[in-house]
Amino acid sequence: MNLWNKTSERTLMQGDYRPSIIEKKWQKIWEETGTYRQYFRKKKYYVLDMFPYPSGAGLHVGHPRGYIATDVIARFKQLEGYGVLHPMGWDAFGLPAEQYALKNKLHPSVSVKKNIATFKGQLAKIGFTHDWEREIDTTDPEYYRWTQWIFLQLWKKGLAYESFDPINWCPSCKTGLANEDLEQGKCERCGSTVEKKPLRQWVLAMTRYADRLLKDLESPELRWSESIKDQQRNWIGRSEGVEMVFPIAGTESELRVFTTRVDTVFGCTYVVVAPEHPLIDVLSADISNLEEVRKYLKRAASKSDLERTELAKEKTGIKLEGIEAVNPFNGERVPVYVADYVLGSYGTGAVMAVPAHDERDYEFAVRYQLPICNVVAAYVRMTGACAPLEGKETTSKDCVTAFIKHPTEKKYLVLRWPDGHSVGFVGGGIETGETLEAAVSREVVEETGFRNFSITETLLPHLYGHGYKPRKDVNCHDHDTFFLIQLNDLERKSSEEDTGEHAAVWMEEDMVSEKITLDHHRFVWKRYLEVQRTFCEDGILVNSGEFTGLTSAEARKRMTVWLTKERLGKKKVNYKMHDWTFSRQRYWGEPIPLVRCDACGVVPVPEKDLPVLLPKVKSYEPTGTGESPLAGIAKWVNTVCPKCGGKARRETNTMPQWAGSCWYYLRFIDPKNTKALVDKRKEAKMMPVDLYVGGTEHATRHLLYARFWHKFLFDIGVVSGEEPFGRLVNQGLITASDGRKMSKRWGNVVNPDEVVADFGADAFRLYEMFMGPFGQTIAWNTDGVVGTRRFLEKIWKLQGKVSKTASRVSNREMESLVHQTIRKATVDIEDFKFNTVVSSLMVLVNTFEKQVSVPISQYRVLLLLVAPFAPHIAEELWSRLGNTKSIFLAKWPEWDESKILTESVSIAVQVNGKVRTVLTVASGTDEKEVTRLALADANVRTHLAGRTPRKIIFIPGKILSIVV
RNA sequence: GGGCCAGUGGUGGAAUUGGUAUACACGCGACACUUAAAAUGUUGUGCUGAACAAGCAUGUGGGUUCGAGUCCCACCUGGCCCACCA
Repeated sequence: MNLWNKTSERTLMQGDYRPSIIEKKWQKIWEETGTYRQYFRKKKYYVLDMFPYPSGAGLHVGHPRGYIATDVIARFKQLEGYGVLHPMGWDAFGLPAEQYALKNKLHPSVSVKKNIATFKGQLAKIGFTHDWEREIDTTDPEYYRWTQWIFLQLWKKGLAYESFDPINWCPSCKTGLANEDLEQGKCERCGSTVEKKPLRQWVLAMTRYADRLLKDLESPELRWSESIKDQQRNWIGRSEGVEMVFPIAGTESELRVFTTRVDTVFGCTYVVVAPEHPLIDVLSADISNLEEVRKYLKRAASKSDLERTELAKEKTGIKLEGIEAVNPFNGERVPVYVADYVLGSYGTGAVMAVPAHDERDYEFAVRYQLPICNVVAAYVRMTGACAPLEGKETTSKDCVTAFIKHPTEKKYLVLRWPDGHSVGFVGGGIETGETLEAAVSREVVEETGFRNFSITETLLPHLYGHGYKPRKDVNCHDHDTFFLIQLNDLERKSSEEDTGEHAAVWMEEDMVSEKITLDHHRFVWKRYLEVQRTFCEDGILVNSGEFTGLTSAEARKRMTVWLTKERLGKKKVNYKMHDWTFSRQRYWGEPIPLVRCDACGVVPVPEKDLPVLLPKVKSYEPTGTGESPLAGIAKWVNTVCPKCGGKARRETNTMPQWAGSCWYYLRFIDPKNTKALVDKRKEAKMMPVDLYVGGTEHATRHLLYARFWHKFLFDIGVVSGEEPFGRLVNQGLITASDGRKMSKRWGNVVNPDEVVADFGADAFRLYEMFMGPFGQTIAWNTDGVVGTRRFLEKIWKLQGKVSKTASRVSNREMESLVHQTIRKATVDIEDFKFNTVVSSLMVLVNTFEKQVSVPISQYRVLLLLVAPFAPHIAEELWSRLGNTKSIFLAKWPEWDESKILTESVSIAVQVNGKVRTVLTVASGTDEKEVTRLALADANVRTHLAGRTPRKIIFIPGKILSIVV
């Protein structure tokens, strides 16, 4: 690298390409001219980066990857004639900023300013089109006044409410956290184990928007990756079920449980409540082992979430002696347990336990020796790869196969029937009083035409649920336990009844293991036997009173109707997502604009008095008491009630760090507006964001919160659309060359400033785009930058070959290549396939180099294509061609399909699947002619070795395949 | 434990979506220029071969196909997200 640096300096001395001079020159000119923006033109394009938190460490080479991509797009769209909005700002409130300030003994307002300056300096060197006139800093009172304003609107609509429920508390960060801020029960920031702490909190009723947040993910305007959408769906975690009542026998009390599987209710053998459940207190008089229960509760409470998750395999609980719950469906009395595997925060905090059909309940039941009652029978369905049947043409890929092993010999009977004709609901006969065995027999006969068999007992209990008992003695690695059906008359086949719809054939064991993927089926059985001792899928109801014989789905419907009619329950939708815990007990955040008056209660700060300024104080360490450090500032806290003028106290909690980023994209549109957070007309013109680029780590926080706020702003008429972000593209991580994340801690950070100093900003930008697919994680390698630098130098040197007189038609191949490259660049930039764009530009330049001269028109095209990636050199060369206006005021070139040469194509000739020669023929040459040429080819003739072709496949323009 | 994604030369990666695998770049070798080195240029570079002969090669094993990096099945490895959500 140093070597390169020296030599590049020498190159400068020779008057060659000098990024250090050129780039400074153009960066200055662009700054002065405002980079030719016209936002409110007819065609707008809003391209946005997830704005950074300006950390003290500054940028490393991984950060700009997304910014370079958006800059390429912004410049490309500008060349295409759009009015491009491409702003940048700082998300500077929050814990990281505060912790950084504490550590460096600075006030956060000071350190934030300092860090912003560092970031801005680093970004400036890379040559972005960011419009700094629209810069946003979330900690600027003129910005957070509107964050506070939005909070007030939420409060007014009842969407911000006070809660006293226990919340997630990080003892190290000394603040409450939202559910979204946890990672496996630990604080996402510091990794401390999070505790539950009862604390007064402001909470945003995000769950009220859950359905809309979920539904609008399907909108075609939301061009997001499926994986991000999935993460959001998962996070929202909607589940439909019923809430129903289990009365407590002999009391007035009742227990409400939520379940998605009412169909298994007849299998309920006990019920469980969470340790936090109020029922325990309500019924304390009836609980005979109250002492022990209390002890358990204490233990459960002191258990960290870590223990609750990591020791999940060891479920614990205790029976509430003296009380019993009544199953509303059959009047059966079942015991009530407290166990911490039931979450207090989800559903009703109580569940009906069906060990036969729920793995968690099963585990608990085994541990506490509770009965297991199976009420849902499986139906057999084995779908897998097609078994090749002797002498039969097999076309269907999805057909159903069953393997039955010969009891004494090494062979299998393979039963096969087409897809859609699975064995079906074995057990369907129960309704008519048929035995299960009879039902299975009937199905097999009907489906396979094979009559002489009996059913082994080994598997039946597992499959059909009668007298269900987990069988630990079954060794699933033993092939003999895989059979469902045993044939009695081994020599008979169903051939005479074989209509072609189904078939049975004997196969040798070797053949089976070699030719058929028995593994798959083995795997299925294994799941039944080992992993899934409980049957958790839908099936056919058995032992379920009047509901016996129904399918699970049908039973759920009818049972819900019954419950509703009997007033014992109703349909209910639950979400995993919680309401958003919105207050933090820290200093560095937006103050919540509410005051508490003894007389009037909670009163909003009038909008005209916004912003409520964060007081500037010397000491702002968190208290750890659950009170914000602001509470200690009497001068600030004590205020006057806006309503009655009496004594009042300010709310001292602050907003979480995610508040400011919930709406910043709106402020960029109208950053200086003092009347509204955004002018309605401008908003309607510029929204939604056309392209949003950032990392996947924001999938369930920023992107969910922002959508929630946007929908709310839509509801109160502030914005014109329901969704803020149209197309979302996620950039991949750039790791250090050792494969680890770049971090001070590892000492593997590469600063973009160094790379820019050594190779120039253009080479750096090109390399980041060239190194690999944009969405992929990739390791940084500074050695690779020389490649893009060389590429730029080649473009520079091409100046000497530019000919103003060279005729445009002088070289049709060149013309064709130029048009192909335009096409490739235009299409691939749109698809974020920047690496292949750069490759094709390199091909073009390499080809130009080999020419004696390059027509000026083609050189102009090259500069335009390169400009989004390497704007400085493009601008410089453009001006050297005599242009007086910026290259970014020029027009992106269009390609002409007719200029792309297609007269001759090369056709590969394969003999038995192997390429033996490549023919170059005029396009449109017909099969006959190509075949003739191919057969005349010496190499082809050698490989044909005199044999006559059995079959010839011809794909025009591509391939001729000869089969002998 | 569940879900999603990936695995191609010494390295980063291409491959028109089932049709000539390894484009482009790094690195490395040879040559030219040079007193010399660097830079630059020319050229070579998947592996086995003396070979522009012939094989063998896209994590492993099977399958479908005239033809598979691409489709199907199973397995192995790595990554990301979620994780007692009833």
